[in-house]
Amino acid sequence: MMRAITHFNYSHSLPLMPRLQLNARKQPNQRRSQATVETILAAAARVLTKHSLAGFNTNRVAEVAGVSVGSLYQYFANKESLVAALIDREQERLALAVEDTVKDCAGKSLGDGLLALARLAIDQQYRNPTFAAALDHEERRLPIGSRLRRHEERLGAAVIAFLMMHRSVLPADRVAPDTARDLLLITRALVEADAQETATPPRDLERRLLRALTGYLTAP
Amino acid sequence: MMRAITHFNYSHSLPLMPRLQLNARKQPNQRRSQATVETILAAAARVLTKHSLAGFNTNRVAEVAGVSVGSLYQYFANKESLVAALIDREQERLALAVEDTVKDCAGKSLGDGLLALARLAIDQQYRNPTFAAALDHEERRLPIGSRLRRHEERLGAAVIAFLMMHRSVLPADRVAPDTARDLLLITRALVEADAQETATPPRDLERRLLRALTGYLTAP
Amino acid sequence: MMRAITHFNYSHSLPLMPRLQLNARKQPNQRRSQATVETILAAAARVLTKHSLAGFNTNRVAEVAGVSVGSLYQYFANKESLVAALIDREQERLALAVEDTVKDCAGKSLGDGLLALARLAIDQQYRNPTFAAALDHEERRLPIGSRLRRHEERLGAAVIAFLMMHRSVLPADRVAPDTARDLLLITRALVEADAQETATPPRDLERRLLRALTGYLTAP
Amino acid sequence: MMRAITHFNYSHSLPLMPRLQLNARKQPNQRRSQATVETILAAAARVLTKHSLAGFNTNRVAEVAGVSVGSLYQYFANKESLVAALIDREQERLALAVEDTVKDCAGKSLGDGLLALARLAIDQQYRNPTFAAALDHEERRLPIGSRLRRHEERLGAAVIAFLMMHRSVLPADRVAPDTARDLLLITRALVEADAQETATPPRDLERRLLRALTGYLTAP
DNA sequence: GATGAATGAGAGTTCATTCAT
DNA sequence: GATGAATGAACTCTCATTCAT
Repeated sequence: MMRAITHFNYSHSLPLMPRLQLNARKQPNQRRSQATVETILAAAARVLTKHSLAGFNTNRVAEVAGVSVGSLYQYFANKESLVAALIDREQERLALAVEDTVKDCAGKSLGDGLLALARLAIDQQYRNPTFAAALDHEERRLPIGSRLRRHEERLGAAVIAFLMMHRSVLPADRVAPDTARDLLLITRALVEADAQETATPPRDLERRLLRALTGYLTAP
Repeated sequence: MMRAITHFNYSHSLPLMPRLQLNARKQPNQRRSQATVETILAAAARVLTKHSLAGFNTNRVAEVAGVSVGSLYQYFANKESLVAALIDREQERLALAVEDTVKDCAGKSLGDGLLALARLAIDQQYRNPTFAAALDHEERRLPIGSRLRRHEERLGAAVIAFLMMHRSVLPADRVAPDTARDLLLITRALVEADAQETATPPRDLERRLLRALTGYLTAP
Repeated sequence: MMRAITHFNYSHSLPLMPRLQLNARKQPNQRRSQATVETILAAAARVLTKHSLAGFNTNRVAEVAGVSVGSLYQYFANKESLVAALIDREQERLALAVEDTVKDCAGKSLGDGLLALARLAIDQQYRNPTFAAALDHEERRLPIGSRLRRHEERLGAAVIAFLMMHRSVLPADRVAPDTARDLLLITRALVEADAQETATPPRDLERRLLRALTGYLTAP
Repeated sequence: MMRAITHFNYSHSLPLMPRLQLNARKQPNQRRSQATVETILAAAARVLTKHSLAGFNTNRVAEVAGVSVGSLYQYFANKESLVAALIDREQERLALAVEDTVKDCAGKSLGDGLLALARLAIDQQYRNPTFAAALDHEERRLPIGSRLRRHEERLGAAVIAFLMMHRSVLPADRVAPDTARDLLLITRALVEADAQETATPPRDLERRLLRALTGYLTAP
């Protein structure tokens, strides 16, 4: 339904990264620290957008942020943490957007609701395809932290809330976490694939996506 | 419908890789060369499986293959070429498997056919999840070569052939390349996500996947 | 007239080096950086002297400098940059020496002036023949940067100033940039050739060089 | 006076090449071998012209020659030998051309003779600047072999013969090997410098070169 | 807390040369 | 004699991370 739809957990991956610490090194309590973290994250997003994953490195991020590498490492234990934080932040934005959309769906039909969610997803992915793709990439690669998990659950919860609204027209077994997850996965797959190929959403993407979602929800 | 489902083309990506040469550097005419290439590819697969992408480097592959790096570079212009060849090979295997399955489907019902294909996909992905995931990863990242394209078209064609078999029970607009592509994308998304999480396929994966495929095909 | 006589420009050369960045990567602002750069350049000179071009590699230079390769690359974008900086530095030294000598020539006769310059040239080249030859070598190979150009112009200008001093005894067309350039080229050719053969300047080098310079300046 | 003017000896160079064998590995007595050697040398020349020194490697030469690397090494002990042979061959051509020109000079004035030689030199260098420059480069770098030495002596002898023709109008000390050598060095320096800068000889090159040669010969 | 110079393991790639066939 | 597959030392360059100032 949106850019950064993720799996709910992918535990057994990455043999080469034994004990990553994906959490920010310290909670920046103070105003100034908070601002620095923001600056760094913004810079990271810019670098990812402009240079893609291949050109993404901590020195560059620090430089773009106008901060020393040392400072970067003050707030992020390592590169992965930085990426994780970036993903976390995007997930946050995404979860909010989905929750908003779901709220707006109250009273609408199932089809109209799905349409709104489909549009949101397309919108998110196409707003900044390089960035979105890069994050998706990393998301799949990273061991997932608790913060991230919480966002995904929020995302899943929002979708379930949406499904609840229409439980009268849905098969009973469809109002479930797994359904929410599948819908998110399908959405991401279709939207991402198109976004890799064309700079603007093809006209029929919306229709095809809707078909996939509706189909999944209504199939026997 | 299985592991290496790919987009049919993704042209405008990857600003940082101008004109990769993804083809083998020289065709190994002789018996010995042929064997070396095989050895290298096998080693590459093993390394990818064991160390995942992060631990995949040409020196290691050569070492595991029991050949010198020089030999590796005799046959593969660069690291990317090697990965591309690996993908190519998997695509080939996959396309064959799908074509076979589709042939076997003659006479079966739509549901039975989809079930067979779903099982094939699950099978392929779970046979070697790390390897499959890594290749999918790279596939998305690499500029697509003509060889690869051909395999994807073959895959798409096989699916269309399957759809043709059941055109009487499908909406007319469903027998189309885009449909084939969407089915492949959905399949890959659902199977890959589960394969990231569990070592053996969860019991309901088959059902959910079938639901997604049937839903997409039968939705209005 | 001295070691590093160079062409004033050689634009259309070197098909294989598209757009080298020959400038230092970052200006070392701080005291420590400045020292490191100095250390590296000194080490580069030593390596060039001791091992000649064939044994000149960045790892060796870093090792001799007692710094890490990383540090070298912090200040020099690539190997060529390092060499370029070395040349630049020698050119600077040379230009200063020539300018000084020319100043001292005020009041002297043309012959005495040429003698002084000839001696300077011989001196410079024989002070460290391997080093000087290697730099000349590279100078011819490298695409010329603006810094280098400026030094060469300075060198040319100094020679022209010298010619001006004696314009009353010279053909009018001889006080020109091309003359300066030719004198420098001739000087370099004769001195370098001898320096390749003998460890100390042969007794007649001075006379032959003087003959060539005087001849060029006075020929009809 | 022409492209490949060389120093008569440069013994004490190149610390890193202890015991080069610069001679062809075996004298190709047979017709076929002789042809192979020619083919290889021709290929070497082509490669040098097309790819310049940076792209010059034995594998490429063999490939261009349509011969296996193994065969190349049958006739040339190592890469340096190949280059040496190439230089040797050019020297041979050059010596012949100079000898011819000198013969034609019988009866002409000193000025006319020098003009003829200057034109020959310019011609040779500009016929194929990349190739000529690359060879000059290597010539300076290589320890000189006896074959090469002989050509240079021939070259020197031809020039001396020329000087002898005009001994009546020259200072007595000018008819000497050193003079011949200096003339050759000066010629090479001026012509090569211009050839690095412009694709066709500048109009005044001839005049400047003549001035340098005449000046050297007539200066007191 | 911040800085940014320094580190160095490690990755990709080349190419002269050998030697089994 | 010829072939060309194989070798591997050598080299350039990157970048996550540390730590003295």
